[in-house]
Amino acid sequence: MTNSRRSRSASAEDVAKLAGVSRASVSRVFSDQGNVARETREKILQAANELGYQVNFLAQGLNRKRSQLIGVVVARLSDPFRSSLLEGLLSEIQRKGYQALVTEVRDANELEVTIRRFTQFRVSGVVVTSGQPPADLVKECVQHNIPVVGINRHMDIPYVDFVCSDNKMAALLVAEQFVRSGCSSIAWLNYRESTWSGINRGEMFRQVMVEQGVCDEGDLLHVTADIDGYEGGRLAAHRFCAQGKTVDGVFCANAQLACGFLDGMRENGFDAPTDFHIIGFDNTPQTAQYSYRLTTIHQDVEETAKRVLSCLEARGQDPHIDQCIEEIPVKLVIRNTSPSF
Amino acid sequence: MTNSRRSRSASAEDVAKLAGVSRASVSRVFSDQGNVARETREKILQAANELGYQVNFLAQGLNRKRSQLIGVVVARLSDPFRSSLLEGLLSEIQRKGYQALVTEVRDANELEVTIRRFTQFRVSGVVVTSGQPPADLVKECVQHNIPVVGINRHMDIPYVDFVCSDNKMAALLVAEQFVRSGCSSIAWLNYRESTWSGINRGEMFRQVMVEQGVCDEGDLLHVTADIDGYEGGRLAAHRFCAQGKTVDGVFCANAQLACGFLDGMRENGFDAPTDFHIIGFDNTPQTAQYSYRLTTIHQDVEETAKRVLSCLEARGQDPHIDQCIEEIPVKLVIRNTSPSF
DNA sequence: CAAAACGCTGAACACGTGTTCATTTGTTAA
DNA sequence: TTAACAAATGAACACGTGTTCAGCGTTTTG
Repeated sequence: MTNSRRSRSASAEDVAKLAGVSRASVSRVFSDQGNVARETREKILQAANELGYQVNFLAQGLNRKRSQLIGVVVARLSDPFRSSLLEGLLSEIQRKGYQALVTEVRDANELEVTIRRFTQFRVSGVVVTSGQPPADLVKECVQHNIPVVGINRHMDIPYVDFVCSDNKMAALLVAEQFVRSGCSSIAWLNYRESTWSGINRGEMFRQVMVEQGVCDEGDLLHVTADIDGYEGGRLAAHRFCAQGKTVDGVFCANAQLACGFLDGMRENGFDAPTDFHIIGFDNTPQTAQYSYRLTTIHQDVEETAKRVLSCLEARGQDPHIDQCIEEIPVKLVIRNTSPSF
Repeated sequence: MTNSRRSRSASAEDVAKLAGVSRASVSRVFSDQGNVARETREKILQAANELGYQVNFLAQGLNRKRSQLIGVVVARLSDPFRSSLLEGLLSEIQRKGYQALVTEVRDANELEVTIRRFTQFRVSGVVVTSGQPPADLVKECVQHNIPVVGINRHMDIPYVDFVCSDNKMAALLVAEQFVRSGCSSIAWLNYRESTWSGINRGEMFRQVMVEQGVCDEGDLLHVTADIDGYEGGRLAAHRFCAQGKTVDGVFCANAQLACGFLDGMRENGFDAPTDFHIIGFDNTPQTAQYSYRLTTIHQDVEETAKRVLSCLEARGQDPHIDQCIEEIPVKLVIRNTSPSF
């Protein structure tokens, strides 16, 4: 098949020579632009096939001043929700014909150099799944016409779009569920140094509880975990029990905390749903398992990813449209820890 | 700071003009190659800083015929071990100054077009964490001097390196642990259509059990799950109990299966370690949690990632060195389901 | 002191594409 | 038959780098 012994890969020049046409026509065929006669197209395609020709994306990007790459900033993939979000983004990015440039970032400082690297690759867009995009850097992106989208966070940065699960809707669903099942003493569990979305979820929940008349102002019990994740939730439960407190219903900022809190309570002799109800955020696989059967708020990762990409493409088209803030509806998945009736 | 009103980003040409030198010297400074006088270097750096100059990686890659990208093929990130492996790879890739081009792949067909895309970006290397690299495509990579490394798999493809956890060592550790705790009736649990590494782990285990005289040839009980993951393990346990079988010790091909099997046995009234012992593969966060406290084989993700990159760089240097196959030592993490004594 | 060596610099080329512009060819309308 | 027009094509330029080569001034060497 490939009978060129050179290890160097074939260029459009080579294809043109073999097909007996000009390089411009080859380019026209592969970039699907401009007119080219049926006959010529076929000759070119056959020559390309014979030589195993593939467009050089670096040269293409250099010329177009834009690569078909999309930069994705992630953090803490050990959190199952994070990794499922990344999975959804990857899937949608590939479906749209882009390639994902993924970087893991630990502190805000790293985020800055990361985004800068993205610009050096002339990415078509940047997706920030965690952390706050530094305002001045974003301005730089806007200047280079690079769209930036943040996930699960709202901020007032001009020309930067945000896609976020509907935390107010989640709060409503949970409040209704608690009321329906007769819970009266209700707590909110969150990590001390929570993310923006964690804090927002708590704020929305407090607000709804007051609106629904379940709690008085400032009456919602806050339980704070000193470390994040499963162990944080577990230790919080232990301290909670040691202080002799009790609750009817607990709403948790994420699934890890919820699982940990439930296990912590179990270690102290309390179980759900017999002794109390508990609802978590992020419908991770673990929450569905036999040991937990946790009632949770489900975030629609696929829809989120879709909206993210449509935002990117819209702003790639016209960089100066108004800031777009999308709220993605959530679902309440009812399992054992806060059952149907 | 940036007083150029053009949205176009500054090029080396602009820097050279501002610093009053030639563009070649600018290139020399930023590629850290060749000699350049201290004084000139400082002038250039200051001008670059003033213009916010950043090297264009597309142009750089085009010229060097190699980008500082590394293609990573992943699959099923919902498996916590997979995502932790990706996390380790990302971390090491960035530490070495590369950028990760991540693609999720579902079937072998996708893998082919994916790797082809990687070559179009002139990546410095390809890491395949899942699936079997198609031989002819790999040949193409070799021809273009693109190193390919596979993880948790061995194959006899010339010029392709493999990094794999030491499954024989894992089998030995588990066998010893079972013997030490007096287990005599032992089973191996795996998914029916398991991955290469799953199959290899089972084969090594069987081999070691015979060598150690624990089982006779063909005597090791195989339990197969019809679906993968947690639910597969759980259903396998139900069927196992329904058939009235019993065991002392169970070794599982991965953590998800192990958790599922344990929960399935519990639903049938059997628990570990009182009624039987169980050991899993992949020391995922979940296995450490209160509800499981699973004894597992721990794979050293960081070390794996390090070896992967050193393989890539070695073969990038000289494409024709012998195939390198690395076995990464594993550890036995002892918890409740197969306790110390 | 002449010659050789060395450090530094700029001009010019190559990398592989997309795109513009002028030119040629083939078709339709007047 | 001619003019007008649309479709197809190739030459040439631009994108932003790395690198080679020759030239220059300065220092070392014999």
